[in-house]
Amino acid sequence: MIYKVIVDISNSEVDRVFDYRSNFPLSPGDRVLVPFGKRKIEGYVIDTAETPSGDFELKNVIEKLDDFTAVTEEMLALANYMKTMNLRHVDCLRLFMPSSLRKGKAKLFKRKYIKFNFEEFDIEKALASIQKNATSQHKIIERLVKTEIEQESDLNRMFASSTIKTLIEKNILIRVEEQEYRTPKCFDIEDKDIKLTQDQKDAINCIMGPKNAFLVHGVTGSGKTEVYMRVIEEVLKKGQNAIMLVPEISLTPQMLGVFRARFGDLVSLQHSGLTVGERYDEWYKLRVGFSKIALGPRSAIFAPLENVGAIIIDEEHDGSYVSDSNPRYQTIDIAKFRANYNNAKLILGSATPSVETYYSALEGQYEIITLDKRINQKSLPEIEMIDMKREMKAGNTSFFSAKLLTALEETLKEGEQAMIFLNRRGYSSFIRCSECGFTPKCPSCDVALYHHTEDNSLRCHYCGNKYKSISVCPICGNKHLREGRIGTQKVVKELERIFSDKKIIRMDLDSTSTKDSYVNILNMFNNGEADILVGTQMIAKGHDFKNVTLVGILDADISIYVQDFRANERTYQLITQVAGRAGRDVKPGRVLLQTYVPNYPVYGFIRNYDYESFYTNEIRRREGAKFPPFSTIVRLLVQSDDEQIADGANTKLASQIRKALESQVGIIRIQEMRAQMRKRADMYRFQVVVWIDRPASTQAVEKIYEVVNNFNEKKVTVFTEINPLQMS
DNA sequence: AGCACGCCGACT
DNA sequence: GTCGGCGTGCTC
Repeated sequence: MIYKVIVDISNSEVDRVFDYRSNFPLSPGDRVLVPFGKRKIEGYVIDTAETPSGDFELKNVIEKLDDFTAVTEEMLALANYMKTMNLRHVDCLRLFMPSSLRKGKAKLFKRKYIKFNFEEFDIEKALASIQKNATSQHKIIERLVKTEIEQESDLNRMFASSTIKTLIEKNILIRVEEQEYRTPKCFDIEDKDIKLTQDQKDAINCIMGPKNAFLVHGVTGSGKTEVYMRVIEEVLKKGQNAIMLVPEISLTPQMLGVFRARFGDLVSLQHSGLTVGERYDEWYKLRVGFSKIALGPRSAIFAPLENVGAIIIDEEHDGSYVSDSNPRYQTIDIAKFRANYNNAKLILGSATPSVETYYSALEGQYEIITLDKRINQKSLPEIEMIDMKREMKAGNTSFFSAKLLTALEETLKEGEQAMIFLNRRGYSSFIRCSECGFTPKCPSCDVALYHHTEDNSLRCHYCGNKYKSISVCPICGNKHLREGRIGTQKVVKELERIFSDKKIIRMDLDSTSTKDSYVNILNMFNNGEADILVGTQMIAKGHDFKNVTLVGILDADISIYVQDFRANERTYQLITQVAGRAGRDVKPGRVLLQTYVPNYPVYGFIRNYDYESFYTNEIRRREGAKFPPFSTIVRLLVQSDDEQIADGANTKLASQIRKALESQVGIIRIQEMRAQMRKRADMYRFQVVVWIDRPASTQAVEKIYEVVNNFNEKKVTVFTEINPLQMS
């Protein structure tokens, strides 16, 4: 028997199959230790064969590394699928297990106990067999005869370990080990017996029906989570397992608490805050079938479960589902593969689905389930637009409109809290007229142009076209064009000046260097230790602050001007989400949105909480400009620590792509250029961007992958991204 | 990725 | 003379 092994070295030179023989039987998915050159390397058996694939002298596998098969058949197939997307085979396999399994470092935790050997001794016999003056030995025996068994660590605190050792040697005491799972702590939450609304019942029935893929479009507070949990219950009843994905940031202890309360030990959770040991155990519990539900952020899609009955992706539109580091993958692709492989239910949920998902749903890929009523009958907070152009004309040049200041005052006077949201997404420079809000856009791409200060030019990062910068607004003639930026610190300072007796805290990337500080700030605010919370996107998601009745949104327009075809969508999602923070409890909430373009259509849709109209408008725009989903944008990021090499490789790759796509119809354009972020982590970055008409996408993308997979330049790495969320 | 082999400069 | 620099080549 020949074993096909992938060695655990992340390098494209050795990212291929090596043949081995073995003196003992092995199965695909086993981790093994193999001789490799002069070294011993860990590897993965991915397949078996009768005959070797070439004329080599075959070596023998040294040993099998675990007493279980680490990678299931399904995951081997998944790795096979993923590696066609320009990913290394090992890098895929590594995603499927905790890193501590590899180094052989983490082991299952065995708690050590000491018990009295009742089988061979009773208390008299035991006392008789020790020396009379050995008083501590005497005490231990008397104690353990009563308690029968105790943790060794507890005994060690009371007695010298040498005393215990002596008694063990005399066989009066025995050491026993018991395997124990290191379970991450989470809030104790009582499971409420929730009465389902008719909408929820219908949703569950629909999901458990004959169809397999669903988009649950439900407003905030419509009870999506309860629907998910009921579906999982149904799946478990059938003897199947489930995967539940949530955005990174929503992995609050509360969320876990809810699941723990309902499903107890059956939930295994995975997130970045776990210790190495906990992570290992949570994985192991799933692998051996002790736990049946994997709950976690995007990486949980690789949960080692077999017989998966449902895969749920909550807040489907969330950006954290796209991996931005190596290896890059789109969670939804993996989810589709696994759902397909297991014939499982695939459920996407969101209050603001991504336009691409909604389009696929309308095409018939997903059954749309709408939950448009909140379970507690409460209405969504009212959103008011504030025209900042008018404020400016009236002589108010501060961050805050008069109306927002008044509202803040009223809110604080009532003893309620407020949140001030600063939109800082895509904080790269664009130019905006301070009078009319005009921003120069690319004539051929319909996205805002990026302002390059070094040569004072305007550039489009989709097509690479370059234009001369302007100093006067072509619409209103205003000479005050600015790269408007507001910083959290400035806002806090200003608020502290105005409301000097109030406590104001901020939350942004700078103030939350550690995980704890993030939780601390939220807790502080939740406990009422601060009156106003100022923050960026971080404060937008999922937090349930009961006493917040006012949300102010400063400079909402920034997303609109970001050079990205998804800007409208982001704005819709973000503002809807932020607005949802107001009035979550008994007191009604209110949202004030400051803008220079109050008539911007997207704002109208947001105000009315009218997703369908937003979608209809947006999809029409995308169709006109041939943006996804009407096209596919492939970005090939070429990196090297040598600028010349990176540039050269990029040009070479572009020409190879052009050649491969020569006879391909539906290519809108192929462009090579420097990446917006020219250098990152000492790597120079260039990119080839291919824009393909939708009907040709599948075929063209395959051809591109083929070129990239065969593109081996020394000191150069290429990342492939399909419809990337951002191209920085 | 590592560890070899291999061909040119300054040292006891 | 040789110790050692790191260029390139191979690993079933």
